[in-house]
Amino acid sequence: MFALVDGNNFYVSCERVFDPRLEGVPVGVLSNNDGRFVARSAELKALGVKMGTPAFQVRDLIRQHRVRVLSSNYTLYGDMSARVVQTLREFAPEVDVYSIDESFLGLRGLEHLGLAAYGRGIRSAVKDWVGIPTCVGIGPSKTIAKLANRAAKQVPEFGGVCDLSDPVLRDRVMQTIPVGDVWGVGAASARKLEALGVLTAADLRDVDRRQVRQVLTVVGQRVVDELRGISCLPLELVTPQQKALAVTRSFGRTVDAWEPVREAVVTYATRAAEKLRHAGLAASYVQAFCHTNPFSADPQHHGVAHLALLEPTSDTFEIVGAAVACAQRAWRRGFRYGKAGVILDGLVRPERAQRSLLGPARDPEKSARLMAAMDAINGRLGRNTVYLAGAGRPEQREWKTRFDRLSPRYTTSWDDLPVAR
DNA sequence: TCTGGGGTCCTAGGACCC
DNA sequence: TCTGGGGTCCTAGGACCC
Repeated sequence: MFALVDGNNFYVSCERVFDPRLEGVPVGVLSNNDGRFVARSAELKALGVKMGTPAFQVRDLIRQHRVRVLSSNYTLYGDMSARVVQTLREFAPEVDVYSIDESFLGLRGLEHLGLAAYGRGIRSAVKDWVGIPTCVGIGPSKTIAKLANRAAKQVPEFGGVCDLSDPVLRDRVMQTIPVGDVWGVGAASARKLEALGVLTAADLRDVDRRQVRQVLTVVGQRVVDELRGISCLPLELVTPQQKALAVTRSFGRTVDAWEPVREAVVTYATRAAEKLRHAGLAASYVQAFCHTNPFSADPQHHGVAHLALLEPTSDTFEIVGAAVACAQRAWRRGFRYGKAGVILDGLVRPERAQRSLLGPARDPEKSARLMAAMDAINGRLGRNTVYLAGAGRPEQREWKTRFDRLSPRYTTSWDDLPVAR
């Protein structure tokens, strides 16, 4: 048996823990660049604001209903997420952290406690200890636990915990869930299934396995098995080694010159190299892209280029050099670019990296010492204390992403510590 | 004026081998 | 006129997730 514990309106709930004035009123959290709504309180959902709605499209509604709108405060959400996980580990020996606001728990050997009661215990502990409201779904496969969680969120009678280990209740719930809401069935698959008359989760469970394999490949077949209660997706108790890493961002406004694009790519590549070292990994390939704004009427261009590094590395200078070389090939005169990104691929543990006959591009000893010094300085004194000149001066970066309504980093910065009176 | 970011997995098709 | 069969490896692109 699996349980899925999922934070309700997670980002909004994090904000509410530290600002109780946000309780009971419509609250929304925006994506990067203050673009779209990525989290909505129940009150905001009730006003009809959908997930992913661009903020500017509902400006009047926001003003009319005094919606509290916030930029994403990822530092805060990441820290709150870690606290939730820590609490869950007190309750279950097996915790599979699936996303920032969701964890699967293995319930083997805990059945004698009564699974629904167990779920209610977890729920109230997370609320009491961390301050985050959650819902708990229970089922014999991850996919069914997901369905149960959805039911727990949508049907008030469940009181936030839905146990679908009973096949009769499970069938009843499955008949009410549209096929597109099943985990693993996206828009494209939903369209194909609906054309075949498969409309609900129950329909999908009962569909012929070979037929679904033809239409949706093995991925769809796995979903069907999971819906039948055959667990195909095991708990991932150790995080598998990361394979790729990206830093991509929309600009605060579009730019047509090369220099700002280069500055952005240097900045993103620098950040990517930091993340890489933090994970203790080295990258084999570097990729950079720049895109025009797809929503504008301007001429469109999506430029991309990649480069294989001589040897896997986590050296900022090497990665920045490769990223700029890529960006130079991707960028074209005469376009207004709105977004750029750097992607590192082929991540390996440095000690297992394939070496080159031509030797490393930089002295590994010196590089390691220099990178450690840079990381230490920026770690202690702030992110932009030392940076590459090619990134431009932070206060003069015209392309900088917008975060106009950022809340304080209540839990991770001394300067932002809440004051109690 | 204004529209997110960071990941994984699967498949098809090309390049290559004997 | 007529040109094989059986593999592996890699990558781009699509689909999906939160």
